[in-house]
Amino acid sequence: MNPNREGDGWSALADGTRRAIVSRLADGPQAVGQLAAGLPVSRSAVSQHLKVLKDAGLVSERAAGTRRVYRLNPTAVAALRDQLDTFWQRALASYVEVAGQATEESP
Amino acid sequence: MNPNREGDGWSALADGTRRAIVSRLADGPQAVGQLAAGLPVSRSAVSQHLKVLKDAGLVSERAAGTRRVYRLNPTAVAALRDQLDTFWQRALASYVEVAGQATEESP
DNA sequence: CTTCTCGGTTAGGATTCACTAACGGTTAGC
DNA sequence: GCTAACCGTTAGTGAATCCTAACCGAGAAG
Repeated sequence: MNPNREGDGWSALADGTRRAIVSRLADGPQAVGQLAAGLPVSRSAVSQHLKVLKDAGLVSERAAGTRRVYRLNPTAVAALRDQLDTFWQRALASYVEVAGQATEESP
Repeated sequence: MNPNREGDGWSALADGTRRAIVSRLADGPQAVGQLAAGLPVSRSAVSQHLKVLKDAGLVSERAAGTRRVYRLNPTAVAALRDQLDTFWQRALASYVEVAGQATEESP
């Protein structure tokens, strides 16, 4: 068991193949065969990557007959984006703090 | 050279220790000893992580006497954030496309 | 000059990860 | 009932990764 609950999203996006899957799913829902046909890996690899992404909450699965359609979860993507945005804003704030040492702050 | 030029940032953020380093650097520049003192890993590990982050362009290093101060690079963080934002917007666009197919629409 | 602290580098081990290959289960169509 | 297509799962291998421990170089203080 890998208790990387918060880090799941980041480690899921660490792999290039998974980012490619996410990029394709961002354009619209697709099945496993569709994704594997456009990627240089086998179906098993795509299925495992989708499992990782689903476990991270980045994609959701829906059964459509005999094939399963996966679609991207915008909320999870937005959560990671917000976390990155927080880092960015804090970094800017620290820069302002350093800059404020030279001159006074302006309204 | 690492052929994962764009993916460097993502794989750099995949590790929890590196994210902790990034989080601390977001609050202000720090030296290696400072970071290692607040983290449950040794100085060597912190130095290696900083090398990975520097190679990914996420942090920049500046010599201050005998100790080196690392600081976060907001531009690289913003680049990753924008990429995530692109995924988010595309996913929303595909949702709108699917929603347009249905006749029901609720506020 | 000597000593002390700080930082980077290397070697080594243990863990984790990504991929292929083979199998079983489920649904659509004859 | 039977065939065909599609999908998920389980070994198993090879590579990448993260960590500690030990060594060495560079400045500051005495």
